Amino acid sequence: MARPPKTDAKDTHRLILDAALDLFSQGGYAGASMRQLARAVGVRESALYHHFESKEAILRALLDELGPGQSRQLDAIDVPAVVKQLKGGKAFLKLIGRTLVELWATPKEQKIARLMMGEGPRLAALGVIDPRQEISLARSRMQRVLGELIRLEKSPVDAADATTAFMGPLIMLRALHLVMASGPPDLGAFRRDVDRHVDFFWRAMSKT
Amino acid sequence: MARPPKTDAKDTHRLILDAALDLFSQGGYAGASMRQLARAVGVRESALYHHFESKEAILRALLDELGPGQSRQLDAIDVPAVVKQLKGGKAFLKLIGRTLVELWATPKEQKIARLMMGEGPRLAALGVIDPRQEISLARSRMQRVLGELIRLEKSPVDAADATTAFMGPLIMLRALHLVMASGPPDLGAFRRDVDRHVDFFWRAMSKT
DNA sequence: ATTATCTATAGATCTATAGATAATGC
DNA sequence: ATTATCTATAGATCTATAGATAATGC
Repeated sequence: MARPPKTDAKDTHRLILDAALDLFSQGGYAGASMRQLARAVGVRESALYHHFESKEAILRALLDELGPGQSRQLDAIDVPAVVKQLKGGKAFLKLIGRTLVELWATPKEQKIARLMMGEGPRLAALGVIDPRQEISLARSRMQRVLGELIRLEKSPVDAADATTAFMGPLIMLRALHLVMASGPPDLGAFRRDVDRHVDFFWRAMSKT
Repeated sequence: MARPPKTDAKDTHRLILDAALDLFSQGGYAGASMRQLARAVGVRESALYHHFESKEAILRALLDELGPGQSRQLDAIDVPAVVKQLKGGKAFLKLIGRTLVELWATPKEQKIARLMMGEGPRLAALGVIDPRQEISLARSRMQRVLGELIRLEKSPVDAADATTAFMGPLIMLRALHLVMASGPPDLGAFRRDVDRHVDFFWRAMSKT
């Protein structure tokens, strides 16, 4: 035993973080033990401490890696170009809705969402990721996109209000279909709800 | 020592449940210990077991007591009467929004929301309260109210879609201002955001 | 020499129980 | 007799460390 030969080598560091995301998102940070984690990885507890200083260090590394979230991708959107290409602001919003659904539905994002929701207020104390700040960042990025859309459409609505009205239902539907769901998520129902939400939202947006 | 004289008697059962809501909402169920709980109540651990069979029994009793939530109050609303009294559907929705803010802002409701959000998917397994079912109940109650309003206003929108559009931002704002907040909540900002949300929502509702 | 594992264990903490003790209510 | 507490403790589990061992890379 002791150190395994190269052929059996696995990236234990990686495996620890993956298993930690699994366990922490299921049972919560306090609810998961180093023992369970070692078991899931397939090593002894002491081997975990070779890779990380402590249980908290594993959570920190995990959150650090999950990083600033995917809302960054919104910055890359050239709103006028895409709206023109899709021939309309409504189609543009539908695309955004659908894109978010696919992104959120990945197993990893589901686990991240559960962890963030579950540990929520406690995470800020760690100083790695502040969920409030994450939300506020995602919000202002979406507001930039909607602001440009509003300008293009010559809509009279306020960008901040539109952001609340657009994001709120999306987040609620995400929680309903992905975070709270027990079995495998019903993506068809999720997509349908998101589409209907965009239709409704567009009524308020487009009204002169 | 042993049993305290009547004059010092406190309702330990009550104190345990109150302290449990405190601790569970702060550190999560797994993160809170019977030792902390006993300490908070001011008795020995063994005294806790006189009142409850186990740690889980305390959580069960707590959830049982929190019961079906406050969404039940929506059933009592006579929509046509209140709309008539307030002279308009928009004022009616503003009142609903404001009422929810005051209700959600109570310390107890804040703790309940944190607990529900934090333990979220794990609670269903206990079989006392299923958060998904709670949400779905609250949803259909709100849908009844909005459906009646839609009929009164002769709005062409679908009641289910309107419910998503109305509740989504409210829940998001609640999470932002009350659940995630660290210090004391800024109720003024919360109310302002809710008012603006109702204004925006009304655009979509009232458009013919 | 360094890296990654193991065995073994320390020491803290946790849930829960046994049995003693004193107040209460009949 | 019943109820509500206490002291004391069992036994499980948890985080973390010490020290041995074997593979790797120089």
